[in-house]
Amino acid sequence: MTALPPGDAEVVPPVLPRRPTLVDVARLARVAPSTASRALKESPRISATTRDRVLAAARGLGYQPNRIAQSLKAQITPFVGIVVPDIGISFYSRFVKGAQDTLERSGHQVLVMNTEREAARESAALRTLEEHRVRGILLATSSPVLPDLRILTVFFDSIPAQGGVSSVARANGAGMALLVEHLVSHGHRRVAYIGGPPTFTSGVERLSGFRDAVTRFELDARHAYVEIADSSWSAASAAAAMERLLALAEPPTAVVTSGDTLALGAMSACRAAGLKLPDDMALVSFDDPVFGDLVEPPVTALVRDEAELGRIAATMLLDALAPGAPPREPAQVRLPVELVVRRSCGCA
Amino acid sequence: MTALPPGDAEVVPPVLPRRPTLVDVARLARVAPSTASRALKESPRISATTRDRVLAAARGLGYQPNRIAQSLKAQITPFVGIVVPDIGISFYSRFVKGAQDTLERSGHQVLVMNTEREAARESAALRTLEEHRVRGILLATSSPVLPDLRILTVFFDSIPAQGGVSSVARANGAGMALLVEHLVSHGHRRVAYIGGPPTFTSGVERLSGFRDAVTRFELDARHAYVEIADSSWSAASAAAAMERLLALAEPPTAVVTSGDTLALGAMSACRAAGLKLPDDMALVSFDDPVFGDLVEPPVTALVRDEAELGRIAATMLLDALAPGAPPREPAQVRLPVELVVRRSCGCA
DNA sequence: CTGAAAGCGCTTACAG
DNA sequence: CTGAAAGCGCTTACAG
Repeated sequence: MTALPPGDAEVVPPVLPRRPTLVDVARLARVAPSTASRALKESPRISATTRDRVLAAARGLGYQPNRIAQSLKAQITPFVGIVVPDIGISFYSRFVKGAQDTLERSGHQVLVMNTEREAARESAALRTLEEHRVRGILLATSSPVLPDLRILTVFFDSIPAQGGVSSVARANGAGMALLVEHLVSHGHRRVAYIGGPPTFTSGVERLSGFRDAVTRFELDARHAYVEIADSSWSAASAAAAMERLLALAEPPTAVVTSGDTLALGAMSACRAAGLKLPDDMALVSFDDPVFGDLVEPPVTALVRDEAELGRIAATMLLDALAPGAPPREPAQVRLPVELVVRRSCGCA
Repeated sequence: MTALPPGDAEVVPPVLPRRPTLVDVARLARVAPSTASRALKESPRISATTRDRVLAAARGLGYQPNRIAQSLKAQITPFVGIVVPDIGISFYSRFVKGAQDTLERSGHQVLVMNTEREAARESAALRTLEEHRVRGILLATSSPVLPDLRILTVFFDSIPAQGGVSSVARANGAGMALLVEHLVSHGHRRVAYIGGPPTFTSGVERLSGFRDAVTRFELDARHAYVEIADSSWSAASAAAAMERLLALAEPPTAVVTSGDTLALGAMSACRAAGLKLPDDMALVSFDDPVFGDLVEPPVTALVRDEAELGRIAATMLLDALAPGAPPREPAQVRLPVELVVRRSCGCA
């Protein structure tokens, strides 16, 4: 690029070869655009010769249909929005993968939005998705209020307390019961809990699930055995919580964490304190760390099923979207949980 | 829903209240659609009273502009495609997060596509993105051939050998040199390598970077010290590789892995063999496992920078897309690497 | 079997 | 400051 002298402003616009349109194809094939359109969709009422001519013309021009124009005309887009707090967290990215897989098979395109757990960003994301006329939304909400839903939405993982909407989540209460029960089977009576704050579904339900289990199994129910981590469920906050538990006059002999990061944080605090897991402290976790089988000791936890959660949420959406589907009541689906026993609990 | 007797086919179509359009707003505000359009974009040449009337009408109807129609009219979409082998892998999901953050700030929407490392799915994904008229693409290719690029594309992580395209990746060779050098500083001479197959950029460059370092530091260069994992870089294949290394008459005293999953797999194989890390076997990894600081021993590795990689790739794309941007040569960016020293290498 | 026309929801040069 | 008209790239009822 040499600079041109001023005044000699012969700006050569970059010659972007305009993309061929259906009209270009029709012209080349010497048919009407409507005929070209039909030929490309293999409509049965087009003669073989015409079809071949159109196809050849399209191929020759490198024609690619404009999905935006098709969407406008058809009054329907192929878009489905997925709104998550943080796509960088493996729980959400795996959910997205599962949902996307199902969605793409039915010809949909996924628009992902990150909210960073901010209600304001969430509602902005929802608005953007609406403006793009998405057919439906899969939403892990971080907002205290139910969004004004003009678009079919399936909530997942984090479900509005108001209810009355379609949702899918894991069986948090049952999962906690399973975890505590397993610890009890190892003989533990002083079981502590390190969990995320009871702000959204998983924080709320896992905490109450833990409390219910403590009551049911008649475990030591002192308040000091319940530790709440920070709002991002950080490993560091779990480590700090573990340290507080260890400083207790009568520390627990086992701990259950409500999330994978919390488990890792708690384990590292135990190691730092010179404790051996599971002998000095048993640990089980609701969420299985990504490589929970490869850490030392391997973590006893509930089996990971984010992709399945994603597939179910996507399927619920697609079912409701299906043409001719009877309008149905919102469904609340709970995915059953299953324990994967490894060694952090004390099992060999 | 009770079934209607046949013949009495009074199908009541679900009364979806049609979304209000600009024409509805204009009608309610008693102006022309063109005026309504200008008022909504706060065009300066609209009287305050008219503007207020239009705004009030829009609010009253709950009007939301149709971005699809806007895109068609403007001949430009807000979409940018990101194509990754597997959004469920944290390297990619964090890249997406970084890129998306940058992209959304400039008003773009991200369309993510998964390829599962299949060339056929990759080219299908690329075609879909083209049909949606994305403005640009961020691509981690799994294809042996350079795709026919009619859309501005920035390659990342996995770069076509042919070159001549814009790309951003980490400095694989320099990273390997750093890793091996650190092991050498601990006195190791028998250093093994467990890496992904040399099929794409990171596999190729890390392997050759390792070999170069072995030569430079005059380490034991026997072939048996180079182990290639499977194509998905699975932890299991790394564990198997580690077992083979341990079965050698003269096993290595240290190992460098080219990926986080490989590090975890190798570590678990060492533990299974009763070896203590780092005393019996030192280990360093190119990719830092997600909670590399929380595993035992904490892993010495290169610092994670996927989000930064994503931000850079997005910025390169946006710069090239900027109106009035001079057409520029494709740029090949390499992100410098940095070592995070923890304990798996033998450091206290 | 094929074509002319209308229209999806917008925006924007062109008039006034 | 406001409006009528054209047009983005398609599809589809309506004619023939």
